[in-house]
Amino acid sequence: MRILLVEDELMLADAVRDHLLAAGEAVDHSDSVVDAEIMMRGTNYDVLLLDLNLPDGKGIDLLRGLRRSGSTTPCIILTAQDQISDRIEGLNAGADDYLVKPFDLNELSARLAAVARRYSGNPNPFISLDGGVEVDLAGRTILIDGVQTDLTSREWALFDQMVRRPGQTLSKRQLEEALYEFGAEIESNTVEVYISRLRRKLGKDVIKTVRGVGYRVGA
Amino acid sequence: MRILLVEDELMLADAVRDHLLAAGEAVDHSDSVVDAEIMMRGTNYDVLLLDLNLPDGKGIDLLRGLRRSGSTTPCIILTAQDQISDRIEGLNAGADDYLVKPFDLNELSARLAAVARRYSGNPNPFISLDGGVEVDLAGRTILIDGVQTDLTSREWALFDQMVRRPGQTLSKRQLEEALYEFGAEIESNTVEVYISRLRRKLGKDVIKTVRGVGYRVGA
DNA sequence: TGTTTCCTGACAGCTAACTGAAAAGGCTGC
DNA sequence: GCAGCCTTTTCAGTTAGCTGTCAGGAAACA
Repeated sequence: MRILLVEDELMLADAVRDHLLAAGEAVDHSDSVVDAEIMMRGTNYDVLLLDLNLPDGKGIDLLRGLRRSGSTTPCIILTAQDQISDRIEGLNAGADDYLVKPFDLNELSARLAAVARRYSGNPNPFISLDGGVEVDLAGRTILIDGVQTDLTSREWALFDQMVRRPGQTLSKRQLEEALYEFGAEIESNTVEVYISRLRRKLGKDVIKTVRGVGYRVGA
Repeated sequence: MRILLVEDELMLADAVRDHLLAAGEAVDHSDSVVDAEIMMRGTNYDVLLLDLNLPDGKGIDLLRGLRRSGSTTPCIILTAQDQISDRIEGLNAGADDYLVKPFDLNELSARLAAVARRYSGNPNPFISLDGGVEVDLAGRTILIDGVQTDLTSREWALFDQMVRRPGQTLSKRQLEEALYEFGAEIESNTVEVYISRLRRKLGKDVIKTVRGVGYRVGA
């Protein structure tokens, strides 16, 4: 799942990002409304994690603008203990849930999962790939010839990126960023190893190698 | 069974929750319409226990909104002795039953069971799992190779959650919420211990571990 | 052919998960 | 109130599975 975290407290933001990355999610972080708007223009996020108290503008305006423009991207707002009015304002502005700081990171995961589950109510949550492989992105489930198969969190993080961009070749660099945080160095062949592991689970033909460029799923 | 109790009289709410928890139900409590709406967004409840006189908004509007959005979640309303009009209004708004305060807790259990039975209207109450395990959710009975086996209330609370969502992986956090109240902290490995006990009773393969995520029954 | 790129088996370190046992809490019958 | 029994919770030692790294080999390409 691709998550945009908008939060100006860097300590908190790092903790959240690390936790979600470890759980196999793809997290981008912005510490201001302006940057968040730019990032949302370039990427379709699955969930927005929004602090309501940001330095350069009220987070709530970001949410309002989003809803006004017709977006239904799920949004969980983060508020301080004593700001109950914010919370209600946020929900009225179109937030889906809220968390009161300080919050437990597992609690966050649970809420994210709940939000994702709710929104997975789209008509066709399963994406069909070659080789009898079906993928439910929101439910994090893979069926191979109808049999449910589990991926580890890293395997999923990688596969998720590719399935969301069918037919598009992703570089090892891009895939590495799904595994680790933005800007990490490639030091080993981790991606190759995970591609290999995924192929063992999913079958040889689901992931294609584009030599010298990267990997591709579908099309 | 997962029950949402919406009640602002805290003494009463505690008594009801304790009674139902002791009976192995999973109870979340909200004392306002706003919070109830949020909780319902995140969780699929099996029954709604709704006080009609709430501070921040009429409970009946919650129910109306629910029915308008197509939900068929069973709802039992709680009303004071003298508010007969409320009762009628409630039933018209889509409530399934009502209880007049003060009510007997066993009476409550009976009504809950009746409502649940009505809604679990599938002809064959037994759900078959792998390993010769059959489960009757309404009757709270488990047959292993045809032999009846008993679960303690906590064991049941946990197992019930999983059986109701076959094929879906539930996080420890979610399962913890089946055992305790909404928002409780994970302090120990209680869930792991109960999973271990359930496996001893039901066999190794009924409950699958999805490492780093949670547990799953079936599919 | 030689060179580059990619694949994959093996393995050590680490962390999540499992489980036996004991302590704590609760209920029942006397 | 007390004894005995069962359930619940906690703790700690062990086990199992995931991750990241490397190295040797295969495949692609020139």
